[in-house]
Amino acid sequence: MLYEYDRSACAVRLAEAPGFSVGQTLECGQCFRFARVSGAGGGAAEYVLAAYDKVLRVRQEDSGAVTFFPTTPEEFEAVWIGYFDLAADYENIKRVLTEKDEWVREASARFGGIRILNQEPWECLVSFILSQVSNIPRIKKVLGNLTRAFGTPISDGFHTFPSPARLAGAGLGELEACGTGFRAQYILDAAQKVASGELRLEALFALDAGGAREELMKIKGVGPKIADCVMLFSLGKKEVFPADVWIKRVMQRFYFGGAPESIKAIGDFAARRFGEYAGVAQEYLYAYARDRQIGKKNEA
DNA sequence: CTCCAGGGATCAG
DNA sequence: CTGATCCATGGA
Repeated sequence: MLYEYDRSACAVRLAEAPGFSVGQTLECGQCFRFARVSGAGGGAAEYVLAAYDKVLRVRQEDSGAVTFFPTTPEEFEAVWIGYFDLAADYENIKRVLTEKDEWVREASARFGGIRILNQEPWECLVSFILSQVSNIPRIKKVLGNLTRAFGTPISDGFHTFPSPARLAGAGLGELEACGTGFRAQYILDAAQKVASGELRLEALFALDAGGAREELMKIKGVGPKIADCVMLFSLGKKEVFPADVWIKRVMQRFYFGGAPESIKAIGDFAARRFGEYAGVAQEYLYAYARDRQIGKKNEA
């Protein structure tokens, strides 16, 4: 990874970042604790985000150059290269995926700047438990409420993500007061299982996708879709293909002639068709489907 | 007012 | 095993 460090500005700069769009990566619905600071109407885009008990600003110029601050070379290498998946070869991933699939080619032409983040498993798990029958603005709001209530302040109004023990010690009522709704009991069950050591998230890295999914689904409120999101967005398992309502709609449209198919049938189809990088294909297709509102009445 | 939201648990067939 | 219903809540 080739980068420059500006010591006075505490900033790491990538003069070139081909295939990396900060905006697409943060705003494609894989993470929730960030805000756009500027660049809404063109020009350099700047974001501020919280992860790994830190707050980071990321600025991307029109040229594609990216600046990360405040950070150090040591922290950049230890945390942020991994977080943004900067060491992975997305040129190759896209080549493999688009070689024989024209829909992924079209979707990646528009959203090929997305990189699959490597988030902290615990935060990712809670985030996607909250995602069920919800929407992105609301997930962001509730996560903000949870971190304000149970985390500790860092900077810029962000807080650390509360530990499993901290949430396990909260009452159902306290969790519901954050706007979790019926998901409060699910978060509590996850917190108790992780805090007690009954479920060791770090051990899931070493398992294959089938084994990790089985472990994650022991949590009440975690089914195949949420388990797949946790595996893709925090456990580095790019072969999983989280199938939600958007993916169902876009896959039915593109690959099944518009005929209704079960989520399971769609997952099986995607695994065969997209193989080891199915999760990356999923993100391109998901972003594409939402952008065009595929299957909705206001579809573009 | 109704409808819907990055699903999953539960219960019927 | 597959399909219908309910879940708590805010925004459109």
